Amino acid sequence: MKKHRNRLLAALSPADQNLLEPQLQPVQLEKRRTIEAPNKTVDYVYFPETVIASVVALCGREDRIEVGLIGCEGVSGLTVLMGDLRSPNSTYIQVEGEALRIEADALRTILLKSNSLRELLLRFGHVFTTQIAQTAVANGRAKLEQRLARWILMAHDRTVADDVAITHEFLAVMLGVRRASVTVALDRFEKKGFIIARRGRITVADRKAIEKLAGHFYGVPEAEFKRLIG
Amino acid sequence: MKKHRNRLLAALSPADQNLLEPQLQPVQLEKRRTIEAPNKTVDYVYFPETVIASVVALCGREDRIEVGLIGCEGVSGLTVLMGDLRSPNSTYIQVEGEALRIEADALRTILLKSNSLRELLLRFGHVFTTQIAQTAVANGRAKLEQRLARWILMAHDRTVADDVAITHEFLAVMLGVRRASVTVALDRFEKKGFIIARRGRITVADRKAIEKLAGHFYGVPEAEFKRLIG
DNA sequence: CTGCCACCGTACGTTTCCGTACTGAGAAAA
DNA sequence: TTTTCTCAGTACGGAAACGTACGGTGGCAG
Repeated sequence: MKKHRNRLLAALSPADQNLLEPQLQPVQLEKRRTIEAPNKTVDYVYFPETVIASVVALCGREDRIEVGLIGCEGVSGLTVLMGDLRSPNSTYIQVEGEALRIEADALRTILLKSNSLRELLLRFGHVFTTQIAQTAVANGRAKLEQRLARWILMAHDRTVADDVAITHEFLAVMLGVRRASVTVALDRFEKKGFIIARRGRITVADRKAIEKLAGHFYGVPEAEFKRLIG
Repeated sequence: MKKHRNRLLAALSPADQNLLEPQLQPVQLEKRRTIEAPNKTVDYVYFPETVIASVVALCGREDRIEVGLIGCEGVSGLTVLMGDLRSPNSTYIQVEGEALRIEADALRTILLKSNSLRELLLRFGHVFTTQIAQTAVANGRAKLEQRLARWILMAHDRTVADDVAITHEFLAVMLGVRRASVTVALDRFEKKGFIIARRGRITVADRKAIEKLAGHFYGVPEAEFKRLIG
């Protein structure tokens, strides 16, 4: 019985850990790898340890926008839990690192045996749905700087150091805005001392200030997580 | 055994219908009634027949925006299914009419007895999450006219006639934009013959044209519904 | 060490939508 | 009828973000 870096795995009862662990494979996931493609069967469900994955919805052909972020607090492939093996969204690796994975079929088998595991994962499903809803809120009502602040905070929550390895270009795709807008906003953040920006990397310097800027656009799903999973 | 107007109830097996029906109460719901308040316990779960309910996320104090729409195709209170009795969102009646409701606790008891019912509701949960994700997409990338078209189509799907009883003011709150912007956009729709607008009422006149305008911002959750529930 | 390429900084005219506010019109109440 | 209230139409200046584009820079590959 090992102490898991993934917070869902760490929250499991010993019995559930015994059910899951024989099936978990450690994997290294490189940047930009797609772990779920739109409308394709989900083969594996991933429990991130140090990776951060983006759940991305398509709009039209090559037009994408992020709807959610999953790191060490969660799990990918929730659709498996909801009784289906595919979803219209895609999921891919935003920040590389390690994860544990399990075959989707194996997980479904285990879910039939353990109510407590299913309930834990459903509670995370609720948290994640809340996150998506708050993304809708932020996209509809927040200014770019607030959305950017929200993203940085969510990424920061899911990293060990204060560093997030990401380019402006990628961030722009995630937020559905111009690359140049991201550059300008990050510059302003840096001048205010919120972050230190280096090529392909953002270091959080003043988290409190970023939280203040994000205001109520950050924190709702995080509070739900704390309440329901701990 | 009656033929239900709610599509989820209509899709139930006879056994599940027998479990549920004794607990279902018909209710009339008036406009603007709140059936779920943020962070309050959900008392009843509603299966709309002719009502349309909005799921609304808060941003700050009195700043709201719609993240999803539930009508005769669905059910409110999905959070009950996810193992919790409250959620940060609120749900209220957008278009008045009839619904069937069941006490949340009674539903939870029944869910323990019927896997098939739980699976059906979870599949709807997946569809609804998809709808929220597409709301995030639309809020992030679509122009106001496209978002408005999307809303009209979704409301139209959930009404019997071609009429939707809604004011510009309400629509503006739902979409998180100015009331005046809605007026201007609806005017343009009317001049193009897409709709007929009367005081507090929109009548769909040329659905195809509205679909064309909404483009890929409409249809993703609807396709999931068809695929998973039918 | 040099060339290349991904990444970042900046600029400018344009579009979309906002904030605010005033006016008129339909419906319901007095 | 007259009043009152909600709802809809219109206007104007301004902010935010867009599309596009060009030049600079850090860092890796040859």
